[in-house]
Amino acid sequence: MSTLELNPQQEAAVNHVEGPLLVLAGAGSGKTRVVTYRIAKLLDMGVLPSDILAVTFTNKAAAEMRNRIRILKNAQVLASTFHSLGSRILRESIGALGYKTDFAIYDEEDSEKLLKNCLEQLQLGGDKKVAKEMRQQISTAKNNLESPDGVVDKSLGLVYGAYQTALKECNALDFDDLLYLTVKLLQEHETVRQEYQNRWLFILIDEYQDTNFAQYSLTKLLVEKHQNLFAVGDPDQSIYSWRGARYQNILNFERDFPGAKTIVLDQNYRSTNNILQASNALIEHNPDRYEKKLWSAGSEGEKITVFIGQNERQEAEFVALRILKMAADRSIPLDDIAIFYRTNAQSRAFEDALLSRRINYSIIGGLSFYARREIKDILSYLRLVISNTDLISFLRTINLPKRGLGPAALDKLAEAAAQKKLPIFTLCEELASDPNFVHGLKLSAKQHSGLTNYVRLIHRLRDARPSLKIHELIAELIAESNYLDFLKEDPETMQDRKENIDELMGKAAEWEEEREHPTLQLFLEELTLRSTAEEKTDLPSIKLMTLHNSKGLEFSLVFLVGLEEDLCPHINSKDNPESIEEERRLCYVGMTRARKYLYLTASIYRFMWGTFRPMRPSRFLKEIPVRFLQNSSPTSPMIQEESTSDPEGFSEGEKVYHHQFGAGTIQKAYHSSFGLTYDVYFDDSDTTRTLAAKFAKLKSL
DNA sequence: GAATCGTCTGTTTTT
DNA sequence: CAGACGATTC
Repeated sequence: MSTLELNPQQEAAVNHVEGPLLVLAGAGSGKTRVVTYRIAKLLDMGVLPSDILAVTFTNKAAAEMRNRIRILKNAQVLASTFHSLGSRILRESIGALGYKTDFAIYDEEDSEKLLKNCLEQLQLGGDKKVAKEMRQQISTAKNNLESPDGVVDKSLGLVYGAYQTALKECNALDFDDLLYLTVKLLQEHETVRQEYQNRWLFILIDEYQDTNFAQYSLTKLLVEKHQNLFAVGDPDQSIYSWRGARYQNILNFERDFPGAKTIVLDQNYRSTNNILQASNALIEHNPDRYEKKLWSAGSEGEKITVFIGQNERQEAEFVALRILKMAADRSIPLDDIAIFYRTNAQSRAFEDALLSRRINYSIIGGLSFYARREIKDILSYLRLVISNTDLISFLRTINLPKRGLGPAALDKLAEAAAQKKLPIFTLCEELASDPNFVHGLKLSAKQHSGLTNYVRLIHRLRDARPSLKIHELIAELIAESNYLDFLKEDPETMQDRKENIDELMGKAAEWEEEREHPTLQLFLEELTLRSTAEEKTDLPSIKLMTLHNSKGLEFSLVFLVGLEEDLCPHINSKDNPESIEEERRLCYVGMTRARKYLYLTASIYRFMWGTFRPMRPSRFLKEIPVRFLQNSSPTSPMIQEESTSDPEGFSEGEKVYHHQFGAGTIQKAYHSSFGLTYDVYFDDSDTTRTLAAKFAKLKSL
């Protein structure tokens, strides 16, 4: 490997071997390359791949890192998220905490249901809002490593304690347990701690600014013996404080790890100087910053385009038209274009605009495939195949399709289960073979046969499991359970849901092929922990995502949309100056993803909560000096300037040709905020489209 | 126990 | 405006 292509700071980082090192890596400063080369360097020196642990922020980033090392050095290095790492450790060693190693992992939805259940048991009512709030508080407590006894609010502690007990009875862990229990395990069990301290000699943590207290503590525990910690991060890109992240961890690094060295990477290789300096100017509005000014030897580039539309529809139209224009004029591949927004709900207007112009797009994140109802139903069935104790999966599947076992019957069963001190599914097994197993429990004939069928179904699947592939097991499950009967209840969505299930089977088959030791348990775990951002798309497509999901990515052309007060910065951040600073960092992260072209857009009215709300441009727009900006809004003279190159106008009834939509007829010619605009009827698609003359490039036929 | 209809309530961000 | 939730009826 040649280090010629590295600058002196990068080289120093790559060549660092022993002791703690903090790399303050600004946006676009070649962080990925440094991390990869440094691992390669360790391997060159004879460090074994199994001695190295790399922790990344997402599973996707972890997969990429593994891939790079495999290609570069043909070596298998362990790279995972903190949560996956926790799961790995706990699967091996959680026995010391009195749990079983085949625990299920509950996502937020599952956890909330269980918590709601606990609240009902404690006679605290089953209000969903309360459950949601409580779950958040318990999550915060766990991320701060507070036990049920340790929390200040005693009534919270009571619920928290009950919830932990319930989880244990279900043989399940929630997301936060993967960190909380791992730390607890290592803190309380000397031999286990030593084992893991000895396992990895070199530990690398990416996105260190977004570690919370539990993750920080886990890091400290793991590196305690060898002190070979290589942490990479950028306090200006800390955007997860609401998840307990403390960017102060990065500022305290030298205190926490005595003898630590710090290297600053401040040369940016990604963006044009216009984009970079505008981003610098924005982030400088944050007080108390660790001073770091990114610079670039690159060209000035084009100015950042600002567009302020009348409403979100117009904003989206502008973006769609501009994408077509830029893709055509500058031959930018669709994969190299992205739209970032603050909230998932904003994607809709852009989807509509892109859809109507036949621009391929994919949404990264958002409603995950695995969060869909039908997928979770199937996965719950599979979890029950593994475990008798998984209450949440039982409750989810027992009446799918209808088996006559509604809430009232389930209450009775739950009560009987508590009385007999049996997991509810075990109780059902007993009842299936002996209807009089519980004294005084009366089920109707229909209910009893429904319950018996359900138990038999699970047993059949358990028997079949060893001889079947996962996708075959799913097929079996669908067939035997008559799950499709349930889908038929909603004919509107049935086709979609069926296709999703087919896709799940496809993914299962694919996953099983790729894996050396595929197990059902591992399959379920990976699906639960998988970040929503791991979609594989075959066709080139524009990427739509939240600002949070944009972290770590880069695109030639970026649209940062919805830059309005109360949206970005979000209204919920207003009461707290620190939250506003985080919103500013979020905006900064978005801007610095752009290589060549950056668009900042907003709209004057936005349809929210059922009505049009007037919006004000974001303060962040005003914090960027105008010398980096050019205005493309309808009211600006800029638009006329662009319009001068318009082709001669067409008149109504004239035949025209569009490179994408084909032959069409002008229905109407008029002036809109985009200048000369046509409504054109296209024969091919039998639709009328509104096109701006200056973008659409219509030819006469 | 299930289906249907109205009412209400709400939108940050995610491993 | 949606989607979730609860009350009412079958």
